[in-house]
Amino acid sequence: MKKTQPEAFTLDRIVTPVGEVLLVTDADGAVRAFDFTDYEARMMTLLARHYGRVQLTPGRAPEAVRNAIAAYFGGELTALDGLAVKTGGTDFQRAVWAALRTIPAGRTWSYGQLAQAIGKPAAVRAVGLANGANPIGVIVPCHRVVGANGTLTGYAGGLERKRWLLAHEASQVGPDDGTGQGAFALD
Amino acid sequence: MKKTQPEAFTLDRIVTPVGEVLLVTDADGAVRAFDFTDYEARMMTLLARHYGRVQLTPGRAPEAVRNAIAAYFGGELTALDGLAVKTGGTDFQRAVWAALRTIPAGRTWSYGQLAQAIGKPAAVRAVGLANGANPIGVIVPCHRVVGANGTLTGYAGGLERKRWLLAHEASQVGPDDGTGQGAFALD
DNA sequence: CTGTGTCTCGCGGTTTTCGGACATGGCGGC
DNA sequence: GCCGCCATGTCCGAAAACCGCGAGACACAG
Repeated sequence: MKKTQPEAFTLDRIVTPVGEVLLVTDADGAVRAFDFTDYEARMMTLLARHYGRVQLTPGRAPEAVRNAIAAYFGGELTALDGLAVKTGGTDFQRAVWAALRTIPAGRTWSYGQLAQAIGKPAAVRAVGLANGANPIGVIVPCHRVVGANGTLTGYAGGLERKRWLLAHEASQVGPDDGTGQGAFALD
Repeated sequence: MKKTQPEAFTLDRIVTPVGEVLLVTDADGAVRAFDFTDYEARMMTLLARHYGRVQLTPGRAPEAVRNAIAAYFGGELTALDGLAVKTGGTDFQRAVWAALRTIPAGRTWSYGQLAQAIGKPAAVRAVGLANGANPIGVIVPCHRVVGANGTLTGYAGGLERKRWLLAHEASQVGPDDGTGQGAFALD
């Protein structure tokens, strides 16, 4: 329907401790999507929604990106912070996703805190929605948002992975900083 | 939402016996839109629909195009036949618009005939819609389609102009070829 | 009386669905 | 003849459904 020529992206596959992931980058090296291989269909849907038709050519993502991801999973938790990301989505969604990147590794926020951070304290549930529509998992750390009572509530890649990621980050940072923030239920 | 850079077109204005027209051409010289100045808003809407954001820079269309249009209004009715046109729209719409160009000047088809020509004899009404959504008036001769009983029924540029165009074409071709095709009510 | 569990309800953005309008014409009934 | 009905593709606006929530109400056990 839209006649604009499809955007051309590169599709890479990387093995991580939580399974193989799909990594989509553009010509500038910015990350456009990041998701687990077993949720490929979901990623395609999101890409189509944001960019219309996309043309994915299998290939290698820039080394800088690959290295950062490897470093993160190796324990260098801040390695992802410098990566450039680019997304479609509505203003609201982009605000949510931008706020996500300000949550430091090892910490967690509640959906309510996140809603407050973007200036819409009542849009708690909508924040959950936007969180679930995040096209760039892990790098945009939607897994660092948990229920107000500490339960994990949900994760597009499966709760098992959310649990793993949080444990991975907590173990490198230390068990607790005394503020109560960052606590979450491990089982 | 759409990230693709806007397409750049040239916007020319030409005076004709039926009023000033807007002529949009692309870098290849293909016509992208053609409409009467007093329906500028409609043209913009269609362009936006088909191409997302467009960037129109006032300027002169290729001489070949300008000359063909002048020749047509001067009485050389086939002058427009060779012009290259390019449109967006759905498959159905493009099929309709392509069929329109096969109607010779001086003839008229009914909406039913047109529907039959594209292989969807039942989509009579939809053909009317597609006709009304034609972004390239005159050159893609949507004015050569009339009701089954010869009434003009409608025209995006105003029935007055449809009447004028048909009279203009009929007068050059001859009053009637005896087939009954091409008849239409002049008042 | 405190803590914990379940239940209900309101919240708000996004997506999906639905219905209506329209540049018609052929058919069946009166 | 005149009237009413319906098929057909597309866009648009309205409405509803969907949820990765959270606060408050209540029941119950220690």
